Amino acid sequence: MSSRSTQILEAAARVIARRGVRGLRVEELAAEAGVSTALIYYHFKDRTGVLRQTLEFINDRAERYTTDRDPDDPPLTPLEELEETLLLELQDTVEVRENSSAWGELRASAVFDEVLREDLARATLVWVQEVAALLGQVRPMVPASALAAAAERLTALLEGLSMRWLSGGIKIDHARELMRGAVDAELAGLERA
Amino acid sequence: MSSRSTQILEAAARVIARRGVRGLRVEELAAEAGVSTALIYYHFKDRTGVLRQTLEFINDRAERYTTDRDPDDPPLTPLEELEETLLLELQDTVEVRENSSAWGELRASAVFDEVLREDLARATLVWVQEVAALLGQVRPMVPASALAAAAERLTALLEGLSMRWLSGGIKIDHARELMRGAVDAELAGLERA
DNA sequence: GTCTATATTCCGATAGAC
DNA sequence: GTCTATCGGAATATAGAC
Repeated sequence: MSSRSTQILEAAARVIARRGVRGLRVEELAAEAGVSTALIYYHFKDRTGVLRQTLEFINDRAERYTTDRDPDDPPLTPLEELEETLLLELQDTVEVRENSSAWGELRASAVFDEVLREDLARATLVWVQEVAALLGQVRPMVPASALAAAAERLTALLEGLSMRWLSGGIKIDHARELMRGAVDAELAGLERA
Repeated sequence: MSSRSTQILEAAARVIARRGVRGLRVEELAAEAGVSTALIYYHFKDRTGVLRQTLEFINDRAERYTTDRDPDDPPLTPLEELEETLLLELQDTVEVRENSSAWGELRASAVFDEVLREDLARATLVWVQEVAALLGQVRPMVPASALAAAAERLTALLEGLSMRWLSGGIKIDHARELMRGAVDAELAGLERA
């Protein structure tokens, strides 16, 4: 991948965070990247090509910040690791904002666009299973089906809270607090089973 | 409001459910409503005017089906009433689908559009307070702040589950089951406080 | 109030020079 | 590889008759 392409993809991530997937205009992208529109069509086949590669680009970035951990390690308890993982998606940084906006757009677009659904389902499954595994470490004696259900709820809630945060309904600190409360509530629920 | 306007707004709700807010084309709306495009510009100032009034229209409709209850009444327990209220938004009917799609679109659009945020915040607040009140009937001795937090989580989760349902990630019955589980978990959480 | 044109604007995409 | 210039289609919006 040429550095020009990377430059354009970084600009695309910013434009998508500002205007949404469906609000991205090639001309605005060109201005943001400081290049001509023609150059974008030279490096990417068409507007859809830009979108696909940008979503991929953003996804890679998200995996990176999700897994980067511990320069020198104070080992986390399972509960801390679970909360950490969930709360990583609720931070007011440029990167998380861009990724969450793009994820929300992807989810919302998929409602009206069959083509996106498969990618979305796959990514969601991975995410749910990761959370279920972490829950299993906190509550070792709970059946897998109950863990899976709790994980689905926590991740769905995370998406809901992200949207409220991004759409200005709640502040980020409040979102984080609510998320921690949900973990507590779910763990209380699992305990009773 | 003239019956023509109503007819156009009903058509707009259907088109939005099919294509999304940002996918609504005035020409397609005209065809769906069985009128000319010019008539739409006559009744509504412009495309944005159509959108604003349609969102309002959909909001009113949602309140109607949320509050319609009990032809002859077997009185519900507080818990039943709570679950009923939440599960009303997770039904595979044309009306709920249209309203949920439009709501999701409104939420997603608001991320990139300041203008929509105020309406959204107001509607969300009403909704959260309603759920908090119902929770208070199930758990009378719990402080209001804890009830409010639980209500915010349940409604945010509902939005998250709706999106997964509408985007094909989960089936409606599974969504309902998860929602019931969340109510149980939240009540367990409130019990411990 | 409603329709049939049609004007206007916007935007994705390409041609061709350098 | 990159730009300037422009085309062509699609969508919003309006003019004017009925």
